[in-house]
Amino acid sequence: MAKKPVKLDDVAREAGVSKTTVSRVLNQRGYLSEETIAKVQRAMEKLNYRPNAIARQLYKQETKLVGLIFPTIDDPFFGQLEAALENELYRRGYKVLMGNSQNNPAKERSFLRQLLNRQVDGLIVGAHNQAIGEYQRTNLPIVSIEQIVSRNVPVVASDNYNGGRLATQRLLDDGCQHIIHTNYPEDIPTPNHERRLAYEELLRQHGQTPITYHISFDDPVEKKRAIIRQIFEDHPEVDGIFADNDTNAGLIINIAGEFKRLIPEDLRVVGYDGANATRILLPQLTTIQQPINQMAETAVAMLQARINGEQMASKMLPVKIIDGGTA
Amino acid sequence: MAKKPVKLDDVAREAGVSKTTVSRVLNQRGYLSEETIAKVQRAMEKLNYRPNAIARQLYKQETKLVGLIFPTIDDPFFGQLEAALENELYRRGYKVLMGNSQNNPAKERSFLRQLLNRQVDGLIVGAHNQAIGEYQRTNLPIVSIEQIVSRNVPVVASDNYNGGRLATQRLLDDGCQHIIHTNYPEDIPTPNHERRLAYEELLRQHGQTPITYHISFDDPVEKKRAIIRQIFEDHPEVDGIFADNDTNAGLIINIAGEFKRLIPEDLRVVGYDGANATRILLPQLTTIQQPINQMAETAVAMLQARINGEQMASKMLPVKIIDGGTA
DNA sequence: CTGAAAGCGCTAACAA
DNA sequence: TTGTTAGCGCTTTCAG
Repeated sequence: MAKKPVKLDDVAREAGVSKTTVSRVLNQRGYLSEETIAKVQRAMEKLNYRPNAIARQLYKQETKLVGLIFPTIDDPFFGQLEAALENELYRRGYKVLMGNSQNNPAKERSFLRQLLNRQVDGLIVGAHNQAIGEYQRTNLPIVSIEQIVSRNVPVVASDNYNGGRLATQRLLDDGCQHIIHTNYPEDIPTPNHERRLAYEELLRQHGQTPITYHISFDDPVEKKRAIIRQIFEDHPEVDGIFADNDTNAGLIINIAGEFKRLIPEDLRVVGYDGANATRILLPQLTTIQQPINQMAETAVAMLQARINGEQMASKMLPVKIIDGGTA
Repeated sequence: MAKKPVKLDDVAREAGVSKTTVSRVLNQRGYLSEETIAKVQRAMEKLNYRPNAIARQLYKQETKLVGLIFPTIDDPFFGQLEAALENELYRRGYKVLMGNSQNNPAKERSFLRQLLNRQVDGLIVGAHNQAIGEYQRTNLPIVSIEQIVSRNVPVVASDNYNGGRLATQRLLDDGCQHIIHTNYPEDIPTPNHERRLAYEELLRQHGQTPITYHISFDDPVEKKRAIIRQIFEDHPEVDGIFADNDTNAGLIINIAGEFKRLIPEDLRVVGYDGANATRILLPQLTTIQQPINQMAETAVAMLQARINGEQMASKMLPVKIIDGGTA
């Protein structure tokens, strides 16, 4: 049967020393004779000893784990972001507990509640669910990405307003007369709305009427397609679309084909995000690129500082336009 | 300053009962009077008590954590797979510790070593690094996906051989005379090679000479592009390509454009994986679809069984061809 | 129905 | 240079 795992005590007995000594060898702390070290190491090898991380965590009151709460990982933007976060956290000695909230406040809450039970040393969140009171009532170090969570949680965001400006300006420069925008429903509190605000302002300055179609990130893809088809049906005159993310831009490009629109001749499209995976599959897409890796690094650095007890201010990072052929 | 977190003892004192009683209320175990329960609950509320998960884990000797070790999460296939795994594990009460091995055996080993220290109740792996001895020497429950890890680790795989057959047959049916294949270098032990074997057999049966170009999953994208350009330079006669994954298929389609090849007229392309994200951005791609979600469910069910002490045999799941316009 | 006490495996004062 | 001992916060026999 599963024989009991070897513990520090067993090693001590095998080596003929005390637990303290073994612990010291393990952590390379304090003064020890070469001889003792060798003896203990031999015993550890012989018994194939593996220290119990949980016991250490209990004593130290830290787990070297960071929780990541995002809507999903199955998406070019979030995939790249979480990969970069994991990488950066690993460099600093942290491992990652991943929680996908999906479109499910109950899941997010339950997940969060468990992590708050001293399972993690900190949290990086970018989920879209609202009014999860738990975020406010904890003093666990938290940093959020592109998401407003609570007054005391610093945010790492890209310059959404300027991104919206760059995208809209490009379409205007291209001579588009009927520019439409897609974005989240307005009741979801995300900095994405800055993109829409920039679009609206610029359009008004040019005497055009802003029109935004709302597509939720969590909508099933068929629903997204339906909303996009609606754009072409409601507004056959549309000659430019600024999509709030590249997945939607991809859908738009494909549905434009259904409606026999040539891109960029009949319709110009600008996307948003510029994640690696999208750029591989859709290199022709003109898009606003977020500095995803840099956002990850910044968020991790800020979290580390918060874990060390420092206060941190929110930070905004610049975006840039990537020239493809669609606008 | 950070005041000490409330512990069970504090609740007990506040409620005027023993720790045992509080623990019982917490776990809803044993007989308790309504009155005591209410009293304890009031005390927990008042003190905003959060049980310490680590202490419980130490006692119970289980963490309800499962480690996921894959090359990366920033990829349509692995993104969808890990999202599905997380979802399925969460349903069963497990949380996910994510480790991206990247192209880095040292990272994989260090990660693995830490997880083996009783940090997780089990492991699901699909990383490509070889000969990590740690996998053999542990009796932690492990299941692998599309990857041969060790004799005693059951594998969940899709029917790679049949996938290779379906793809190649499609190109042959299309009348292709010069079919080329891309796949991993042969020294990486992955079931992907079954796809190549099927391709080679079928091609020989039809009197064609199989030619495989090797592209590592972990190659930087510019290197992948270079290898694909090489295909067109070495073999201008190529009229069909069977790519071993959709990302490569996407690259091929774009590079075909550089070489002025029309798809499907001049060149037919079949991809592999059929992940959601790819199908959104590249719906026109004909590809072999793996049952990603089902693979995740199967792997989790098998892991659960192994955690419960059962032995498990490897399992193979069927694939199907998705008709796009590229072949 | 409730409590006292032992112990999960490790670390670190403090003593020697 | 090493050992004794208490304790991290929780659960659970066992006794009342």
